[in-house]
Amino acid sequence: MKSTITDVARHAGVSIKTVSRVLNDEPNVTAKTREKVRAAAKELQYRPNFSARSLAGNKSYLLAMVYDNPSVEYITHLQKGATQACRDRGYHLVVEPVDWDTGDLTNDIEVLLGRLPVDGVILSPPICDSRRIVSALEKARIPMVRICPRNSEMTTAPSLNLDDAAAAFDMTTYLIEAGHTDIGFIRGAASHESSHLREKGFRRALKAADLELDPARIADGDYTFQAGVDGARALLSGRTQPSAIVASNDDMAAGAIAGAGAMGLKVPDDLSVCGFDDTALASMIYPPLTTVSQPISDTGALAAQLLIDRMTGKEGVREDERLSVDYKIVIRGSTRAFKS
Amino acid sequence: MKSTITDVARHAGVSIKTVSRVLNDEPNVTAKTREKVRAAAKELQYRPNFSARSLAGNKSYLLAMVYDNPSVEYITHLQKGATQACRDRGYHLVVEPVDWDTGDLTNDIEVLLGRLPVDGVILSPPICDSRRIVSALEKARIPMVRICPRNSEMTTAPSLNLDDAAAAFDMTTYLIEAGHTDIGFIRGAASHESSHLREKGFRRALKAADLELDPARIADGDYTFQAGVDGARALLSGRTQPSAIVASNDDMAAGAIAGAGAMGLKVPDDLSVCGFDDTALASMIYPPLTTVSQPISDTGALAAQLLIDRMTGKEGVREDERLSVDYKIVIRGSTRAFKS
DNA sequence: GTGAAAGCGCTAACAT
DNA sequence: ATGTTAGCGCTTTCAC
Repeated sequence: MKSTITDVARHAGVSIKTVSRVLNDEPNVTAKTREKVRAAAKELQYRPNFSARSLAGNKSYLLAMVYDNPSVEYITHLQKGATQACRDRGYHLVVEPVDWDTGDLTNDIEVLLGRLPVDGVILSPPICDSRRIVSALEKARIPMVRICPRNSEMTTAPSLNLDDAAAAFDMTTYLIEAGHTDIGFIRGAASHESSHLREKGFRRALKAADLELDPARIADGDYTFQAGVDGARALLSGRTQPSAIVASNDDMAAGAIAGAGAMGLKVPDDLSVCGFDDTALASMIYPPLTTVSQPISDTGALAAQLLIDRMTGKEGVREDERLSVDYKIVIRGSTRAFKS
Repeated sequence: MKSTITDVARHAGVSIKTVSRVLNDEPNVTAKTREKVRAAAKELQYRPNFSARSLAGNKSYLLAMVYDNPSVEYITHLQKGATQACRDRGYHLVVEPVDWDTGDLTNDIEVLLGRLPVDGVILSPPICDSRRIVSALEKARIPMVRICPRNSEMTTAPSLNLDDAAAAFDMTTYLIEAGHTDIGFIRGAASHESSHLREKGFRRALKAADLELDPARIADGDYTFQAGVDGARALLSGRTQPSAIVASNDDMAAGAIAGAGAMGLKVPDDLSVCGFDDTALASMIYPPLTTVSQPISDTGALAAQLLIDRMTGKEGVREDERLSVDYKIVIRGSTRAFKS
């Protein structure tokens, strides 16, 4: 039979309030009483009832992760990290996929706020930049943490910032230092803020090296493999060809390699290609991708931790806290020094 | 201010019990009263309190999906389908990644059962075959649905069966009909039941076609890209070479293609390679993979639906219900007819 | 430092 | 067909 707080109290010879105090690490209990209660709880295999706690304390011990699948890997790793951090603190993670580009966001928000009383919400890109969702959450006074590109104007909640522009800058600079002077770029989806930032970083690197940018060296894309194929084709079918291509993510880089291959160009001998995100795919194609790597799982864990700390009023978490997420350039076989 | 059931009752001029009836679609309310209550609820923007419902009704409206990341894509799609099905029925999905191969399962079970009162659990492969977890859930009387290979001996809960053996059989038969007579096979991880079934299907197809199987044509693997590289190397470095390789999943097929490429063999001209699962990767490498495709998202949705139906005592869901999940062979560029 | 009592918002059982 | 009354198991006052 499931034991309740009353059972524990009786067993320990104290009141239920004292049991509650011990369980929640509240002050005003002598060490001896504390021990007695702990022992009783253990012996009875006592498990606090989640719902009762939630109802009485007006907390749910539930965090939601709202996302729109920019990449299955990204999401999975984020989840893994967040789940772990939640577990360590007695919380649980509820997943809420939404349809950012096409879908009925209103309905999603409705579901999120209406039905389930989550204590906090983790917003991942590109959802982090949804004014609608952010305001809805603010209005409902639900704490959130945003995992978002660095430049995001919104400062309404603590955020973890990925410096997309700096990473793209570094990646491009690496190519320039390897001797490439004519470099193409394939854009990500316009609905993702990261796309614009990556492009910005790319442009900035060229400028910093005093390299002209021919507008024809920029191809549109949407983060899909096919966009990479098409992008490469567009970039390589002009009168002159770039010697390197920076794709805004790994899927497109893989597409670019395939597209170049179809045109008879070998990577990296005839063309260097680099990606972004260091997904599993990056190491699963030939040649393996030079790309930008981020500690995604750690980011998820940090987000959950930050959120919980903030909700529980732990000091040191400011409303406009902004933490940077590391990145590093991983050099593999898809790029090489330029030689004419 | 948040309105409660009492507010709605007062507003509609009825008792809270009647409101409760309407909200839960229970009988014994006239259409007129029903309307009145609905209108009042809407006007007050009433949202039933999750915790209160859970506490009073001894239900949590929470489902857990327990998994150990066999493939990020698989999991994500499963989640997507399950979440959708949950949403339609007022449930939510909590994710519980566990460590099947290496980790402390006991702790995971503890967390699962002890802390969070989920109403039901969806077990995905390979967790579905964990005796420990299944018995723990049974003992705790938590309903579950298992997504598992067809032959699983356990019949303790409704299950969705993927017929791995039949799929491998069909895939192999396709190669045989294309003229291949010397076919290699790369195994999946031994801890996954699916590995053995896929191998069984492969063997059966050869036998059905009266083809001998040289034991040297079977290579060990563990579902990783690297295992595919190594497997191909092992299979191709003998005195004679197979003209086709069946890899137990797409990652290994991709590895096999890379491995063969490193040995100077072109796919599909010199060697046909096929995979399993039809992950995104399958269409992102060159040549794109011939593989086995399954409706993963639908499977997730069906699992959640089945579980909820069963919990709510809907008729037609038997304890030992077993539903088959479709599959189909998708032929792409990595395989071709044999020519000597 | 400890306890008694009063709910949290809902559902269940039993009236009516 | 509808209402009344008890709880569900906990946290939160507020008293001691």
